[in-house]
Amino acid sequence: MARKTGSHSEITRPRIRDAALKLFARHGYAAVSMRQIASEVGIQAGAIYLYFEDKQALLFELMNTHMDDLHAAWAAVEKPDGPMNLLRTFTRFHIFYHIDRPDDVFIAYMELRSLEPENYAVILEKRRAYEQILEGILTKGVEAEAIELRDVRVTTKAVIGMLTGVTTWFREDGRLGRNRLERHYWRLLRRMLLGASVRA
Amino acid sequence: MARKTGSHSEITRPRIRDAALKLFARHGYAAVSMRQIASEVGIQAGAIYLYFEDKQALLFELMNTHMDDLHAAWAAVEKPDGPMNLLRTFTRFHIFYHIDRPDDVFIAYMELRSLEPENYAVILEKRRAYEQILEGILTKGVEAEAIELRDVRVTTKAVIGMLTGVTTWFREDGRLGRNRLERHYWRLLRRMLLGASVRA
DNA sequence: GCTTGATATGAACGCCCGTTCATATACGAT
DNA sequence: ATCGTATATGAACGGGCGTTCATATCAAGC
Repeated sequence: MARKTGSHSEITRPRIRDAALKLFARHGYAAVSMRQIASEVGIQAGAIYLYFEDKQALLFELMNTHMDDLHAAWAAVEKPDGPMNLLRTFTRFHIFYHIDRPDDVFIAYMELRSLEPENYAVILEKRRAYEQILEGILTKGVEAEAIELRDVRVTTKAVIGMLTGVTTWFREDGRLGRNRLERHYWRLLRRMLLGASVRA
Repeated sequence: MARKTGSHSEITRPRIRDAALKLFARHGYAAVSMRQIASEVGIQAGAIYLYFEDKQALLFELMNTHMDDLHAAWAAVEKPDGPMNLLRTFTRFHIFYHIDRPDDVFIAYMELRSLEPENYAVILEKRRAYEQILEGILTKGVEAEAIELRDVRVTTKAVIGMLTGVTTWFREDGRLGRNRLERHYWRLLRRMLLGASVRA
């Protein structure tokens, strides 16, 4: 190694990542050219290939690290006892994590179809595993009779849809703060999952 | 007019529409070429321009007629008395209408960013008007004390997110039929919106 | 100060893009 | 039978695409 580690490589690479993240989220993978990404970083298009094999690898890295970070972040969260407490924790985690990373989330949901089959399978599996976390919480809740519902699988989808939808409209500077938002969603969720018998 | 009306024009035009709808939904607007669309129809790319001004006009027509059809379909639905009955009707309508037109819905949600500013404004307004229908129902429900909730706007977003999410995972040949699906979502929704006081 | 290798350039490659246009075809009207 | 026109072709336009590569630059190690 001739150059001091971290002189350029460790600066340019993440800058390419960030530029791609922003542009893919804004205009879509197919609509963004390597030259646009390079221009955003202030380099020539050819230089990108020193850090990424091709355009597809760039997209895959964005989506894959997003999913890995998501799992890692959840793993690092302190888990309280009791299904409802755990569900509340998950709700808060999901909402906050997602509204903090709008570009990553947007890409992760919109560009699945731009992935080549192998990469697609990898991302889909990690997404499935993430939804499995929620499904597991709901299942435990039902077993402990803290939650009452007919079909855990469908309910999981409904809850994920409701929670993830937040990213499509929430603006940090909007009428509602993130804490009030989270409390509101939790209130809805709790009502939705508590059966009449449990509630009484 | 020299040619019998409806000889070719009225056949080719919708065929182009259908091909574009399918391909845009599958691969995304930016990733689909006019030549691919033409090939799907069995014509040359140049012929598309006899029916659509350009590629953007093709996308806009798909999204715009989708939104118009959606509004027209809701307008044609018989509306029952009472906020909860009306909400049930809306829920059923929304779910069924959306799972019956996966491609239209997918495009309407994914390709907003591919619209030029003027077209974007048109579609966004029609979408807003549609969500306004649900918001209106919830508002009436709150006023009639049939529904109990703190923030109609946020709740509208939550419900729309939950309902629309169905289109991302529902498969007609899956474990759950459309009717059981709709009943399940309705059960969740009803619980979510009925306050404890109303429920008791 | 020279060598070496990591980092970057910029031109080039072949290809496909959206769109236009001169031309051909085929059918209804006369 | 001829004309007029709606419908379609296929070649062409300028341009941008993803990617490659010979070449340049420049900092670190000797």
